[in-house]
Amino acid sequence: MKPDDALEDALVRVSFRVMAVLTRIGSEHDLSLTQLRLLGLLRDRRPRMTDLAAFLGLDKSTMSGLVERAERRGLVARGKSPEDRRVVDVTITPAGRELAERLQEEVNATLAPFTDRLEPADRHLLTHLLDTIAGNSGHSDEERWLNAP
Amino acid sequence: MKPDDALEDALVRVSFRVMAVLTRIGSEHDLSLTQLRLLGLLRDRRPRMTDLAAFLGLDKSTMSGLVERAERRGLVARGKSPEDRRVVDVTITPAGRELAERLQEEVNATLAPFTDRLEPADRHLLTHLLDTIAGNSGHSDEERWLNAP
DNA sequence: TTGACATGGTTTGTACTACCAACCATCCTG
DNA sequence: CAGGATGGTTGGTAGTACAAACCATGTCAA
Repeated sequence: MKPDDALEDALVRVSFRVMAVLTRIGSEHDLSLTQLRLLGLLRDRRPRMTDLAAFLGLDKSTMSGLVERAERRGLVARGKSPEDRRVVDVTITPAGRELAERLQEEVNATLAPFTDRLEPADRHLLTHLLDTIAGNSGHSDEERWLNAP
Repeated sequence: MKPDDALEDALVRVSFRVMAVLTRIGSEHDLSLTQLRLLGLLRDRRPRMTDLAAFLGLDKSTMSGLVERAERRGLVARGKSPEDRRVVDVTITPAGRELAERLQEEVNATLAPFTDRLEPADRHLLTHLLDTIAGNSGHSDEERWLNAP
C-alpha cells in the first residue's frame, strides 16, 4: 500500500457521509438515491432514455423501471420524439421540479453545519479544490448538481 | 435557495463521482457498495450484528442477509459471543481481509489520477479541509476507511 | 428499393437490497 | 420466577440492477 493515501481516504469517508445525508433525505420523501439523482439530473435536461442510462451508469432496462415508477408518481413524463419515433424523451413535471428544489434545499441545509466548520475563505478554497479534482476547473454552469461520472 | 451553495454542490458532485468509482470496483468483484463498506468496516473491528446495523444505518434484518451472503462467500464469519449467547460477533476472514486490501488499493489507484491534479501542498490542504468538515480534525488513526456516519 | 444490420426501449427472469412485522432465544430485573 | 427488554432471524413486499430476448424504427449498401 502506498504510504500516503490520506486524501483518498478522506474523500471516501466524506463521500459516504454525504451519501448518508442524501439517502436519508431521499427516503424521507420516498425516493431512492437513484431517483433523487434522476430528479436532479432532469432539472436542466430533457434527455432520452439511453442518455439517462449513460449519465447514471445504469442499464437501459433499469431506466425503464426507474422512469416508470417516477412517472407513476407524477414526477416525470415520457414524451415521444417527433424526429425519431423510437426515442423517448424524459422530462420533469412541475411537481417533480418542485420536489427537486425542496430536496436540494434540504440537502444544502443539512450539509451546512458541516461546511460551516470552515472559515469563509476556507470554504471557497475547498470548493475550488473539489472542482479541480472533479475536472470542473472553470466552474461551468452547464455542469450542475448531481452530475454523471 | 441560498445564494452560495457552491461548496455543498461541489461536495455532492464529487461524492457521486467517488461512489461511481466504488460501485464499479465493487461490481468488478461482485460486491455491492454495502458489501464493500462492510468489508472495509470489518478490517479493524469485530462488531456484533446490531453495531454493524447502526454503523451502516441499516435494519437488523438487512444485516442478517448481508452477513449471510458474505459468509457464504467466505469473506466473513459469524461467531457466538461466550458472554451473551444471543449476540453474534462478525469477523473478517483472511480471504475477506485480502480482498478488502486489494479493493482499497484499487480504489486509491483509481482516485489517484483525480487527486494528482493537485500540487502536493494542495493535496495536504484538501485532506485537512475534508477532515475538518468530517469532524476528524485530529486525524485519528482509529477512525479509518469506510466509516460510519 | 429493399434486405440486412444498427439503434432505442420494453419485457421477462433472477439476485440483491432494504424495510417492517412477527417471531424465538436469551438476558435482566423486580 | 414472571415479566419485559435485548439480539437476531424469518417471511413478506417493494425497489434496484443486470442480462437476454424481443419489437419497432431507422439507416445503409448492394
